[in-house]
Amino acid sequence: MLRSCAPSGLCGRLFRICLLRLAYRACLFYKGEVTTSEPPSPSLFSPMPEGSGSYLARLNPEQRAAIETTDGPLLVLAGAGTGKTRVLTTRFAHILLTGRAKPWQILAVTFTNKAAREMRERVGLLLGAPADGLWLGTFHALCARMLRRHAEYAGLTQGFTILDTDDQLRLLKQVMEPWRIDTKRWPPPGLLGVIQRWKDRGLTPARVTPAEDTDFANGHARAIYEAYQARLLQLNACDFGDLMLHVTEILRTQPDVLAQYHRLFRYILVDEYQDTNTVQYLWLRLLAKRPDGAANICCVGDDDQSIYSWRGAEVENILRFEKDFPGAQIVRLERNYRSTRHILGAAAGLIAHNADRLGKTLRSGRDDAEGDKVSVTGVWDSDAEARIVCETAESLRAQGHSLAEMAILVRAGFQTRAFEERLVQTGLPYRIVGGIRFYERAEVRDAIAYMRALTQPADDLAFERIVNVPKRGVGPAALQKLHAAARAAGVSLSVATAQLVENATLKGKLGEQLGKLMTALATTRDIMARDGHVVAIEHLLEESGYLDMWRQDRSPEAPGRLENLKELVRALADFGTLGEFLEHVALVMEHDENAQEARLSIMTLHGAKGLEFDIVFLPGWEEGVFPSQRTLDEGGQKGLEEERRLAYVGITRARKQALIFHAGSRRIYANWQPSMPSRFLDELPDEHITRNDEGGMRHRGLHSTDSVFANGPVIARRRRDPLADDATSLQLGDHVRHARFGVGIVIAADRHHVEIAFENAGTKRLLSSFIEKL
DNA sequence: GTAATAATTATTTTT
DNA sequence: TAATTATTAC
Repeated sequence: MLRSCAPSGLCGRLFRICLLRLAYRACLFYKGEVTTSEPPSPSLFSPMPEGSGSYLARLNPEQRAAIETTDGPLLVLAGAGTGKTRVLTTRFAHILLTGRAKPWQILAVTFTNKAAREMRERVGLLLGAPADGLWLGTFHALCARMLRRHAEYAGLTQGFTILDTDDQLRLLKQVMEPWRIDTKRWPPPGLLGVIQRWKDRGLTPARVTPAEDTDFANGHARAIYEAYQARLLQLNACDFGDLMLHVTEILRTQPDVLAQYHRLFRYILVDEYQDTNTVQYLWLRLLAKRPDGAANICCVGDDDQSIYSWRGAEVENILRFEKDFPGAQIVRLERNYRSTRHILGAAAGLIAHNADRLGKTLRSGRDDAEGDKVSVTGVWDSDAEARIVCETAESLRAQGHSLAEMAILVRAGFQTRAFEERLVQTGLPYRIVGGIRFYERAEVRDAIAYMRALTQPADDLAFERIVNVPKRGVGPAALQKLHAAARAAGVSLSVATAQLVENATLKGKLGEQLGKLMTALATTRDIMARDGHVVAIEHLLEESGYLDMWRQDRSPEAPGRLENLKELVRALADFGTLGEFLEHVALVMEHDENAQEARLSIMTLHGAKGLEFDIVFLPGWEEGVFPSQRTLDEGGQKGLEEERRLAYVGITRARKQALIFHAGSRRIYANWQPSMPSRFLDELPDEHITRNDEGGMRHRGLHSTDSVFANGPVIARRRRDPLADDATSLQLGDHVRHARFGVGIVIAADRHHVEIAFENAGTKRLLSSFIEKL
């Protein structure tokens, strides 16, 4: 994934690698036993007298309170741009520097690897030394670490594999077969979703009540879930949700394990608490609540930025904090140091429309200029929108703003296309953040499957993936045979295949090819023992014929794929062992790109959370797109509020300027659809916004034709001045013309839109400025 | 077992 | 529209 913000790519990377190695060594060192004794590396933290640290200087009183309230439960409600990360990292350092805990006695949890990395770097900076040997990481990374120690309680062994989404789905499809489910009506990805939601809620198959099992796959969902879990154990594998689920289940049922962690962790810090799901909440509560009732847990979050409910996040966790942890203190961080007053005012006015809030008001923490108002621009169609956004970006760059400080934030992926096309034409450097990530590319996954098959003989999924890539004549029929042999002998696919090759049961080309594959795997193991994993993997990819497959491929992508494989082998060298590398791949799924020139970023609003830019473009603020129709249909009022929070997140990403756009019609799939301005626009306080609806249309008018029925929206040339057609000039009963829908009569009108009964296009609600009066 | 053709279906995706 | 996926014919 491309992420621009790491200040020093190489440094951060080396740093992370060091930590990963350390974590891994720690794993081996502890192996199944949680110890509260000193870790191998001596620490250099000596206690300091209370409050004397210079690190506390230049904090505002609320931030200071959030840091110095060390004991007991604490909820820090941190609005956007109020210095949340600073509080979290300083609090971490404070606990260490005042001698309240040793580095390994603090559990610090984040959602993203990026946040974990940033926190580790900043804590290290505050301490003046690299922060090693910490329990600091994402929920999943920490759980993976715990689960490797206690794997046997979950029915796994220490070296279990973590499956990616691809494997999960393939596995589920296999497991579903005996049920003969109608996959048209009950698509496997849907069922996988159901299972994931169960896991999000901490429900093992045994904990799923029959009442919850009625809706999917004719009530077989729970049974399939159970079979799926059983199969995972056979493969010595777990999926992503299992990392949380297994550990939580162990903590629930193994009091001695829980007690070990209670002894270990004196303080718990949690970032982005509003995004926790139920298992994560249970996991935290189990670890935080000691037998004596004490709980030194500090959760930082913002209920107004909860945008992941569709992934199982429960805003209720943060809303309920005081009940969960009696005696909890609450600190509100409301002073924003990021954005101008108008941006804050617009965001505050918008979010005030939400009902379920803990209530927070962002105030400006800076005394500098008011800044520009948030601009709202109505344009003719989605093409015009892309054009104006790109032109604006270009002229802002000419005024001295770096493209690296600008971002286009869209609601959904399909919106990126129009911008991309336009940017290619314009020649502005851009990047799309959150596309296919390096480790998700087919060739990279294939190569990783080779590595998994190498290290994990039980990993049937990896073996299945590579057995016929490159083509070795193993089709469904041959695979069936291998499966049957494996089942009969009670061994894994690769072991069974090796046996069949050995005793020459497989004849002809098939036997020969598979023989070569098994030899390649065997020789690679020898080489790995002798020359290390990098040389070994090079050998494996070569001998298996995988590299040749791409070398012979004449498609235009092939050279790029080979390049990616080269890069993969290069990355391999950053890790001490193949196991470390595979853990990194499974958990981190990130890959550093070399630093490049300043680029304009295009990303989804979800992807922008936690980032900030000088200038933010917010296109597509139209009903149906944003708020998204689907969320509205599925989530009702709650869905609307989440969309509104997303809008709030979008606006508050901007430091200096937020530019909102909406188009009169938008091409969705094949055809043009009329679109109404988003209701969120009406919720922005007038005093903080400027409207400039004419911009795109005047421009467009020059190139348009007379035809009302032309392919694509056009403005009739007859129209002299778009500004003259103000909303106020339209009355009920007026005869009007719309470029796409022809002529009609106004049947309703308010400040911004009118409803028109068209002769040929039915009744539509439209923005009044797109209407021409006859 | 593969290649060509038909059919299907379109959010958000921290790990 | 366009990309992915299932089906069918070879």
